[in-house]
Amino acid sequence: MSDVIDDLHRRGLIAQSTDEEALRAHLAEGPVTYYCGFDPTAESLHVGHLIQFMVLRALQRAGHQPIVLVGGATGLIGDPRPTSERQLNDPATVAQWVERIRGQVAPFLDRPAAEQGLRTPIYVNNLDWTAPLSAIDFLRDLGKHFRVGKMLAKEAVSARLNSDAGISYTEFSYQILQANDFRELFLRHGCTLQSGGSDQWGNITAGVDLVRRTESAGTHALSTPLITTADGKKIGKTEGATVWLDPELTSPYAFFQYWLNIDDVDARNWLPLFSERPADEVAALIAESVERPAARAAQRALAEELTGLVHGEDELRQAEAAGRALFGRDDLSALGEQTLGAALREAGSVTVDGDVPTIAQLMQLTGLVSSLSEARRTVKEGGAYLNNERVADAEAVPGEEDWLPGGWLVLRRGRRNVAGVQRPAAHPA
RNA sequence: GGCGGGUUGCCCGAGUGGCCAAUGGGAGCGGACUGUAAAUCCGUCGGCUUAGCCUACGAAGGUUCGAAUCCUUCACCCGCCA
Repeated sequence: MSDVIDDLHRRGLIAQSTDEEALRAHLAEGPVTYYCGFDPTAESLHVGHLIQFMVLRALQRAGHQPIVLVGGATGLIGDPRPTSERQLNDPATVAQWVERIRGQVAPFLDRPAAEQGLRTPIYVNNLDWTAPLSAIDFLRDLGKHFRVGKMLAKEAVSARLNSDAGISYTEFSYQILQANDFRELFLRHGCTLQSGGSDQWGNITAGVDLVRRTESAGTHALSTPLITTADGKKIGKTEGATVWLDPELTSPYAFFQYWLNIDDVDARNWLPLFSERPADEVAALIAESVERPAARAAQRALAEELTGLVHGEDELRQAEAAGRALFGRDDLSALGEQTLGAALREAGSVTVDGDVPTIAQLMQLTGLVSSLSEARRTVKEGGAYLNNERVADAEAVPGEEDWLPGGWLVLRRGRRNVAGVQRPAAHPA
């Protein structure tokens, strides 16, 4: 069996690690129980979190035992961001997010467990052991093991101390909670390895230190690099819109399109990180991308693999077919009712009954624009299309001849934002 | 605790009584060019029942025909002094 650490290195998934030789030896001895935590800071995880699952999956494939922690407790406190203090979320909201995120996590590790006989993940919530801690317990049993000087030296903390925002005692304490998570999982499940983003490194090593100090046991840690685009932005967290894993927030079609549209440099850089294909296939795809960039082999591979992973094979096929249909030939009516309907439902569509709204209103209804002003502006800029023809008047109402077979209208904003409008089949005049 | 400086649209940052929905840059969006890329150029960039109206310049009041701009109070941030 090839060394999982070598494989992670090859893919560029390791930014930092504790004693790597010791970790290799530990992994070679037999199944290791390892964990990665996710804080519920939003109702869904986004593509930036995928990198953690790549690491979790690689270790699972190598025969180790995954634990996925959802931070029902740490999500209430807030991990210090470099810029500013987080706004505290309502406990009921956080609890709801925990449930939702727990559901999203399933396909990544449960499927390989079921289909390939790999180890079934253990799911935990740190609220279970953090909520019962009293202030006395916290200060006596945990606080004593933390030196303030060391806490202040952590980059997450010092960055904030040096910024205008300062840092609250609440966020300052975060690392103690995360350190305690590692300790709890060590005691409860024999967990000896933690992985996470490099921005978590300080918190992760705080856990390693705590376990060493309180349990006299050596544990290990890995961090993944921060994935950025070639121009330095965070992956999937563009200014405009976050690409979520939840299909309610980002449709499988939009998810597929996101990957298909990333630029060439990013596609080549990211392919090894996100693809679980053999190394030589990945190398071939990158070579292909360099030779014939227009074919977008790397983008396509990413879109296919990740959409399949996150949303399943059925959704992948539909997202793919929808893209082909909508970006294919210009003659929409030639597509046929079935194909067109399926593509538009995938891309996002609304149903209108009764009086037909104006084009501006339809654009707003479908979510192509967020206000009527924006719709009018888009039309003025020449960026609005009805059935692939540029719209001249935002206040116009689609005519009878505009309805395509199946009762569809195809609205488009710009080159690649498409949405469908459908009216009920047997519409009495 | 005292004194001084600050808080402007998604972000940075001009604006010190009417010409301000507010200069400029960035991001975003659209167009051209392309490969549903990148770069570049052009346009656009609060909302609405859009030749007009409404809401906005930390919050609340006030002065004025008229305030982002002046006054008062409050909140927060940054300096200096104690």
